[in-house]
Amino acid sequence: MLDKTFNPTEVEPRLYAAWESAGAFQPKSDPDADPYCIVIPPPNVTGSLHMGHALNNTLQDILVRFERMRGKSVLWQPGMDHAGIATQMVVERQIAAEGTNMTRRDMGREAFVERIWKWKEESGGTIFNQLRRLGASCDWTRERFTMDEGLSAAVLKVFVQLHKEGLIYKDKRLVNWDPKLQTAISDLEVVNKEVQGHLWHFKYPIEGEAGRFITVATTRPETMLGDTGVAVHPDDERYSGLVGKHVILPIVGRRIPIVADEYADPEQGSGAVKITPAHDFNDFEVGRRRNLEMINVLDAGGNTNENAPEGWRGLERFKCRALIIEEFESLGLLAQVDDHTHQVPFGDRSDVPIEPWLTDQWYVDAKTLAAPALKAVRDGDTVFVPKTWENTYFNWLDNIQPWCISRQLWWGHQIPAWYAEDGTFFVAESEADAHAQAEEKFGKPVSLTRDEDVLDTWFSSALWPFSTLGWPDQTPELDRFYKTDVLVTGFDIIFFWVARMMMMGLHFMKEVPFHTVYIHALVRDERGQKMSKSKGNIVDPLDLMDEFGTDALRFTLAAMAAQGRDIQLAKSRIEGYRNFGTKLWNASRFCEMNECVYDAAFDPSNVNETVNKWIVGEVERTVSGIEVAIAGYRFNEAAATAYRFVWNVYCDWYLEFIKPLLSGNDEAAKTETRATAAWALNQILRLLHPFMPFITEELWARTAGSSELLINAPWPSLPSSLIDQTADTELDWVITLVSEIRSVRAEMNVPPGAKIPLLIKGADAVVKNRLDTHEALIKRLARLEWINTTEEVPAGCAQIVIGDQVALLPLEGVIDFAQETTRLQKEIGKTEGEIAKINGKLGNEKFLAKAPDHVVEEQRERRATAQARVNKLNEALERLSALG
RNA sequence: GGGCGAUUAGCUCAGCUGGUAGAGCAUUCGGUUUACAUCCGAAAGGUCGCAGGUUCGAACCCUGCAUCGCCCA
Repeated sequence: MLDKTFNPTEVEPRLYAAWESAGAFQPKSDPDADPYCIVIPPPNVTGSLHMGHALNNTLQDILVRFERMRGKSVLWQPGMDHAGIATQMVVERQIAAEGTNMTRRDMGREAFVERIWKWKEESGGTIFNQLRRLGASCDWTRERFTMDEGLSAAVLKVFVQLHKEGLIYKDKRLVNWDPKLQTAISDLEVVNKEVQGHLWHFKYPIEGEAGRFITVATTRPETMLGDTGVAVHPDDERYSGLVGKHVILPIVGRRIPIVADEYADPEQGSGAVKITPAHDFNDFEVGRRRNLEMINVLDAGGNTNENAPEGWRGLERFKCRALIIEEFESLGLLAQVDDHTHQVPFGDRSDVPIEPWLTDQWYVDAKTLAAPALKAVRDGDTVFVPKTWENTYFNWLDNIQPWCISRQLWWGHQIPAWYAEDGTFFVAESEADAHAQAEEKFGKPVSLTRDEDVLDTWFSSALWPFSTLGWPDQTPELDRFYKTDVLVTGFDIIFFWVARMMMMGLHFMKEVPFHTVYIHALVRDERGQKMSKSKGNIVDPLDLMDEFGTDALRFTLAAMAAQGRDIQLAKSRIEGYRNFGTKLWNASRFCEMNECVYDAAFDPSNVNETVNKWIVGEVERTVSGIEVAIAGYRFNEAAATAYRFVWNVYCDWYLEFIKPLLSGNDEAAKTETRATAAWALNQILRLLHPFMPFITEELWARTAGSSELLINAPWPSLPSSLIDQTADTELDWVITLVSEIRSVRAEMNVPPGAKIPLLIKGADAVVKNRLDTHEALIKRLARLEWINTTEEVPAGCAQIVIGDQVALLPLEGVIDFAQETTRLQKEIGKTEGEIAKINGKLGNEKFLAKAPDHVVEEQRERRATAQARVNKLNEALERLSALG
């Protein structure tokens, strides 16, 4: 006997272990099975499960379980990335907390990296256990890590090949430099924040013209130490006489030219702008165009360096800023200070202002790689769902910049480039190979040192769809599962990851990595705020799983995953879906109590009882509805279809319908009904399994009479011929009749327990037959004493028009004449309003001329039905007044 | 500044190709009907942000505006 409610805490870990030990997460080896593959968006090794992960992985698991049940050979490839900066920071902080005053530099590279590996073994990947709690059916036997041997080999090969092809190169450019972490970062790792700052106006004296100045404005005064020019707009007449002259840079004393360049905006400030090519991206371009010197005045830590004048060296950048302003003021060269709100770039990891800094870095020629990636989406080889995200993808790839891939970190894939003493470098897959190249070049063995830097984590993540399948080896998995089917992810990493996987996949595999990219919603809190630690509005999915069970959380996320919309997670919804699980549980209890035992040999197309014919058709409709919805990635619709069927059809009506049958004397009907109820429940467990894997598996174990696990059971495959129009019409009529009677009873304040008689006026043979068939259940559900047909209407009846019949409830003594009149009049008014609306349409020549025939026909039918109803209601009203 | 999206019941959200606006929660009324009070039955609740336009017909398509949010610069 089933307990009264489902107990997720006990069941979930047990079933997960059972699935895993049964090997259910591994792809079927059957060579005839269609392959289906999803690669997981690799979480950070430092990560822990948040709502976004919960949603992301729930959706993937729904797809994966669904396709697995549909007989495909399914691989959900799990793994995580090494998260270069984040992981290094975690371990550095840990070392700092030990109070030994050791830094990673004191430890040395080798010891530090070893320490990170140790950390990884101990605390890395906690998220995987959390994904297990979520029920994720990844093939854990194939778990990969971007730093493991195979994936590192892939990285090496890709780097060397792209370098050979000229698509990776070394360049001295301005990069986004993080002075705290002391590494370059990519454009995408920079967050622009609005900051209340100032605009300082500095007067620069014109050379040889005492007392004449040109005023420039800046938000970063400290960079003036590196100024090498002043630019004015070529058309700006105020300054046309000054172009070609020089100014003497205050404090520094450097003589720098005034140049004409369109970058200077005459409308902004004074119209003249200082140019610091080594410390500003725009100035860098101006400097290139106008041949200005590039002077780097900051060191890696953001302090002024030896290029600053004596007395100004070794100053922290913001301290330096303050001193510069002071100095200008005391020199009488500070013309003006404005409050100024502007965007300042911050490192997304370090949260300190980024410095544009001139260094040697490695770059990927993203523009070249982007071309096929753009074409593939334009041609539809890869489709975004919803399609609107393609614009985001196009937009970014159309304007793509060289991708800076080197990072001044120790944790990551070390760049496979070796330098000779003269700076010549050799890119090779191994040190031996580099030496061989060097020997060939120099004609003798030379000593080489390896590039210290490592690659951007996203460089290895970009290879994920094929590196995890074994590339560069030609493994059977690679052959079978690439290209993969769908990538499920949030829009925030379309740039970081999706676009880069497209580029690398196309370049190295000559085929897109996935045919579909499903972009899901962002999960927000109840007030629509993005969840973040600083706002303190994080909802921990683990807490929700504890409180409501995993199935409830999963079902909620699926039900709310409407395309193109963010999810605002309300607890009340989760609670509601927890209740849904309880409902299912209790329906199973009901079946159990009534000896409805599943029989694998049961044939739903062979049932005789109308209710059974009806429910098997409803099951078929539900199954195909869910199939269509999942295939279209409309998870919310799939969930809603399942929910409505289970609760509002199977539980609310079918189980109620069959109660009289089950307690009746017709043994054949009883046997068939038990089998049908059990069969329908069994189908329900299958179709809900992808959404609610735990409760369905548990119920399956207790009801399916099979040692096979539900996770491995086939998805229902039912012929549409199970839908029986006659049974549908008949049961619809019964449902309407019962509902209307209940409604009138409530309205008339008939005591709920009171049994009343029902008379049906206008019953033809078909209706009489229906009444006969369903008498017991109608009596039960409408709380009736008896049912009869009649052509006479006794006094004191409530009259309900149902199709061509009138249901009469003799309620003498209970019924209030005035109240019943009002009720009927209200009903008439409502129906007449409907008719008037339809008449408006049908009376319109243009509507008749232009609307499609079937629409016009539909309106005519509706009018006829409504008219008939009004007539019947009017008759009822007349009878009432005649009798009253 | 450029782009994208949203605005539907008190709240959280559905509404696919334009053709009768829906669900859950909350509310109100009523329930010891032998699966379920994590439940059952009934009810109330909407000028679909505003203004134009297209159309026989608009929550849906177009334009403008307002408010909110996100992405990019």
